Amino acid sequence: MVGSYFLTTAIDYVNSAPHLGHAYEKVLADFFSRHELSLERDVLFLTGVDEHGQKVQQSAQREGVEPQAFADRMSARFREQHRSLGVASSHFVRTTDDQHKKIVRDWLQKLHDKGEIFFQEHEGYYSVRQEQFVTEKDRVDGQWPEIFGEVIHTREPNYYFRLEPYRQKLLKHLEDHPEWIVPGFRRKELQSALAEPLADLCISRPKSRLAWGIPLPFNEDYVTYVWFDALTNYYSFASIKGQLVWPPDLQIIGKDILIPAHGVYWPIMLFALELELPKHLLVHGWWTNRGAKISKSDAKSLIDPAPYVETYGPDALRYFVLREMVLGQDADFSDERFETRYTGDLGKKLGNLVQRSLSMIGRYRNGVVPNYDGFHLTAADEGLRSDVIVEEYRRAVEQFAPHLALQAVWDLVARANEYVEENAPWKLAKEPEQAKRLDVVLGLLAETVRRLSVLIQAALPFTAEKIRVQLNLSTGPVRLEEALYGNSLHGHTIGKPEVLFPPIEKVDSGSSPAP
RNA sequence: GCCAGGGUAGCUCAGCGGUAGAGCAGGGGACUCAUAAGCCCUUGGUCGGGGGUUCGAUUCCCCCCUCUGGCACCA
Repeated sequence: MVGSYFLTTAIDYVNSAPHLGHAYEKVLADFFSRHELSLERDVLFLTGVDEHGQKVQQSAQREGVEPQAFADRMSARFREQHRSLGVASSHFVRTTDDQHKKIVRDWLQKLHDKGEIFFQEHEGYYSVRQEQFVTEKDRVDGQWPEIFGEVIHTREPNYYFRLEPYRQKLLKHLEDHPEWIVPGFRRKELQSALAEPLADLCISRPKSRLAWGIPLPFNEDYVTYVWFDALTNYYSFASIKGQLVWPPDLQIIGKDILIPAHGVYWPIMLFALELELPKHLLVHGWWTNRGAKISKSDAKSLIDPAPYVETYGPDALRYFVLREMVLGQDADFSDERFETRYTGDLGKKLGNLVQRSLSMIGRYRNGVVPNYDGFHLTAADEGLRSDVIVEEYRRAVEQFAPHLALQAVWDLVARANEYVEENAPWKLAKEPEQAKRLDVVLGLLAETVRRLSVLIQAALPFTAEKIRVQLNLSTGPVRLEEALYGNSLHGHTIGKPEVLFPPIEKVDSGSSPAP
């Protein structure tokens, strides 16, 4: 193994069902994870769910079940989404895991001992209906909005975590590590969020108000609230074969949780604990539904990827989200765009190339890849076997640009399809004196298909496997190095070609038109 | 209000000082190995508006309009 690579995704809150946004983030992480595996790194890939908190407690109550039972059921749904998409994490994190609870309590105790956490009485307005404190800012025209119900003036002592002492250090870190936040423009947003002094962060709730949480080690009448419960997960399971791995190389989050959670609270928690900060925080954008915003509260705007996976297969969805979204920016999801990618890029370009190449080898050479060692190669031959594409692919991935990486791969697909036309093997096959030429053409095509199976494995793992089966090659993960041109297939007998992306009539749409 | 990023072909976007590019969609063609696929050719834009710098601006500067984020403020 060539070193290790540790990456995480945000953990998803089990109060609502998994949707496209969740799926995208996990696919993205899985893509990077598989890429690192292909570089022979020891990969630790963490993803999972956030199970504590008020909303889960309320939802469970509403259904008359225990919070744990509710969390179990919802966690299973997220797990199922990962499975259906081929998201192969090293560990599925659950915040109700004892190992996690122990770490959370250790951290809290440590920070309490250091004086970073203190006890203070808070006086303010409290919404009974929302079960939370509200501020003057929440008022609309001097009145408390209806959603808060009755608002009372009350006082409640709680535990607070000091942020301000580390603000300058964090600013300095931002300055010294321009690569920390990806893409770069998010960095400036964080910088401006750190321009003003930071208020202490309330990290507890009395058990009387919130029972579904992890009790504070220094006061069992309280549970910790949100941040120490959720963010800590990245550390709780950070080990490979029993060895602590720290810090993460890559943490993938959505743009909604950069400020303040992962850009302020999280690094300051790590500073206070004297732990290193993650090397990269990758901040992705959001999907829109046919141009309309997707909002958690509007069920109609949510896109469930399941029907698409069901109809088109997991790789189709993986390809779409990775190819269509410029990392960091928002992108639009619609049936039309999805079908265009599926039918065009996957079916007609890649699928057809594999099909026609293998079928011609079967038809003209009895399924045996010709050996063309020492034969004359044309400029077009040289172009097709070039390794430049592998370098382009790798560079794009390193720059966190999966869409460019895939574009590079599809450039090779296009070049191969052109190559078939230019050389018209069906014509060569009719002329016995062209046998050597046909050997070169078919041999190169077989080699190209083989190389493509390697280049797509991080993005389209299922398809990569299928192609390797059709080539009658070993299955399972392959080193990226194998994407370089070689002659490993000379004399090799391939299997039967099968359609990779069959035409689909119609999908039962999960994305509803914008109103 | 402040900060950042956009506004380029019907759609999604690239280009960012030298008289406009890609993919998809639209039109035409030759071929037949292949998923009626693929390949070749092609229609299409006063590059948000105005002003300036320059021999020359989509590309640099200023102003305005508009969209998207982030932050702040008021209620």
